[in-house]
Amino acid sequence: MTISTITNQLRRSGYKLTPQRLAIINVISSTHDHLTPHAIYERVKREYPAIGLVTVYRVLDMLTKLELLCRVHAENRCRSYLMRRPTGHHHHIVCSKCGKVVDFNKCNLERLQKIISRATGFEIKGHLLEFDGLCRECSHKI
Amino acid sequence: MTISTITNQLRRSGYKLTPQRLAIINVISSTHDHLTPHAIYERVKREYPAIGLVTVYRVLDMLTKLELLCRVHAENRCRSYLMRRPTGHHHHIVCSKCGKVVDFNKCNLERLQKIISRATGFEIKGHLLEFDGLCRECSHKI
DNA sequence: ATATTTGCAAAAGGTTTGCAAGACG
DNA sequence: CGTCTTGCAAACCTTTTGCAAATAT
Repeated sequence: MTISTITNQLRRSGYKLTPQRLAIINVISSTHDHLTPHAIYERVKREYPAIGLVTVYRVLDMLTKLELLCRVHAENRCRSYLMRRPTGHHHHIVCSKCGKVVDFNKCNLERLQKIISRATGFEIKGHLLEFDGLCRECSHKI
Repeated sequence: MTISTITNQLRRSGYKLTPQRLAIINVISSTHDHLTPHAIYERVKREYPAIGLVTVYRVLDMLTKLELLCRVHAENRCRSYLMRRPTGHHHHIVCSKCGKVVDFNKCNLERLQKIISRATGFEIKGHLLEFDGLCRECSHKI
């Protein structure tokens, strides 16, 4: 997901491309860690010091509506965001030390889902799956 | 997990058994829906009108430390609680209409975990898995 | 030119903390 | 009794809203 893909999508959806929005998108795109709104705000300030925290929230809402963001649930940080990298169904594996996130898509939960559905009588609509642990770098520098 | 199991555990851990605590435990035990702190507060008030919301928060912290509670992540309600029913490793399937939760424990994620670990280099420590959908009752009364 | 967007200030929620009064054991 | 617990008030933190000024198209 390149910056221009994102900005094109903005324009196509009728949003204006302001320097604030660009700065926020830059920050979120530049890393694959999950960031809280406040962390995004802090990083954007380096590049665009006049930014308001409110604008960050508004841009996050906008990008969420456009389905360009993912949310990560790990470790009580349920509102932390990540630029969506693969477009389809996928999951995250999150480093609990540095926050880095890697995506994967082959979850093979269909079989389990069928078993659970049959056992519980639920009509299953979706699932939430995340792994957490230490990334290669963090697990080596103990 | 019966009430007396819980209260015994409280005493064993040196906590006092106050009527407020009992009322809160009663409310959480009486349902297997996931409840927010405020929802718990509202329900406890019916039985014990003088209860303070602060006390609810404190008892939730206490029960969490004793590992008697589970948290549910579904639908942006990341701080909503549930009395822990099975003692070991388990997961939840949550009804998105009525909030009812059913537990299951056979997740069989070991194989997937190994594959993901090999592919990403992560040392995987745990996982978060939840299903959501409609329970039998809610899926019938559409 | 005009509708959108921004940033401030303030409101609104949710959660935590300090403290004096009250209650369990 | 002494210590733990409660509830109030207030602090705190996060998120949302109202509004006038600024701006992208």
